[in-house]
Amino acid sequence: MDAFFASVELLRYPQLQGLPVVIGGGRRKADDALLQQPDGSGLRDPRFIPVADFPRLKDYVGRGVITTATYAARQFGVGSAMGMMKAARLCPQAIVLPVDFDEVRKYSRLFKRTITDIAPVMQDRGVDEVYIDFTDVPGGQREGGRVLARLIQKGILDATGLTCSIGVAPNRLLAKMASEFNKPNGISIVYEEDLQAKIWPLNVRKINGIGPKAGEKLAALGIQTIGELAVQDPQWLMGHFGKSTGAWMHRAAWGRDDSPVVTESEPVSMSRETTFERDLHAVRDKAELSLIFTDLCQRVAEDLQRKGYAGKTIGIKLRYDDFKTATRDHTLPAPTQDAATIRHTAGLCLKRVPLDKRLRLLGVRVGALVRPSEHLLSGDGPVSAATRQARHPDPHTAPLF
DNA sequence: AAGCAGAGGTAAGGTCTC
DNA sequence: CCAAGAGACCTTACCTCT
Repeated sequence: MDAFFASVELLRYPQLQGLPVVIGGGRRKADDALLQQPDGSGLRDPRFIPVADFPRLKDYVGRGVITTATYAARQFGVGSAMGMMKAARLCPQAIVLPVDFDEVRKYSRLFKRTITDIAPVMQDRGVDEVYIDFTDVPGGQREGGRVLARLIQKGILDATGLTCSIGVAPNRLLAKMASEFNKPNGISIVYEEDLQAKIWPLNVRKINGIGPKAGEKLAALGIQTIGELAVQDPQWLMGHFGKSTGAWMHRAAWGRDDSPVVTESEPVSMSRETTFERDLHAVRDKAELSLIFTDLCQRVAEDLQRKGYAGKTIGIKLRYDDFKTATRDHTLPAPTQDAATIRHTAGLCLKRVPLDKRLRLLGVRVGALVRPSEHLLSGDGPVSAATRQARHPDPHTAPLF
């Protein structure tokens, strides 16, 4: 989907069409003030709120990053994952809106259902992206897939008012690269024979799976393009990147990928993490940290219960003020989805980590998930005394913090 | 009795993606 | 000076069991 989070907001506020808009800002809830009548009498129709009333990036204070930028904002060099403060320097006049997850999820479900109605073999790749295997869809081969791609684009536009970009190719690896060629609202077909002409000139970073680190390392080895990667000796690549990654890199450079489009999968872990408004000290801000910690455990437990999972590996994640990260985990004898059990186990993990530096982030994770039979859970059942304590912790007895 | 290989689990850190 | 949140997967190390 093209600039998905921003495009969803533009549906609500069409007067922002064509303007630089960024979505982001971390924990801030939807800005209801925008919807209030200036005189306090009821709500305004979002479609007619004057552009001048929208909050600007230059007025933003906080630690968030940009989630999505409209194409107009991208002209200024603003993009995903950029710090808000940096973005504000590049484009101070950009309008900034918080993420409305419920709305995003609604449109995510809508566009995915539109696709599966046409082509049922679809793999989720997050909220705004999917893989589709339309090998066996009637008409899927016409014009190399262009006809079906157009049909899907039209269907999504009719159902949601949103545009997307589609890449069609013999496998997922090439289709993903193809989808970048004609953004936004484009279609690109890449055939096997196009490898040298269309793929090899690209930077290695365009391969899905080669990120900043591998990109840097390849550059240091004198390899910039996918073509240059393709002519390397696989053994040599394996020497530098490990057996599996090296072999994969070589295959990817040759456009080879036989991974299937997987329509169903089970989650492996669930987590909650939060970056604080300001860096907190384990001793001085103990009470505040303890509340946050307990809340994270509570929220993970709710997520598990709501989705029907339990896990036996409980983990924590800390990020210090110098941005270094530490994780600790502990595996229980039996899976749990109980907030107090998670809180207690995570508390034990916390004792194994240095707490001399200030913290900027704290996270709680539950892994090794299973779909539990109701009666096999440890610490499950009616709300226990321990659960009640996790929900309303006594700061004097809560372990650590 | 000692040593070793392989499997499988746990733990810690890192990389990558949307 | 700036750097979110959630999740998957990989590597390495270490341990236990067979």
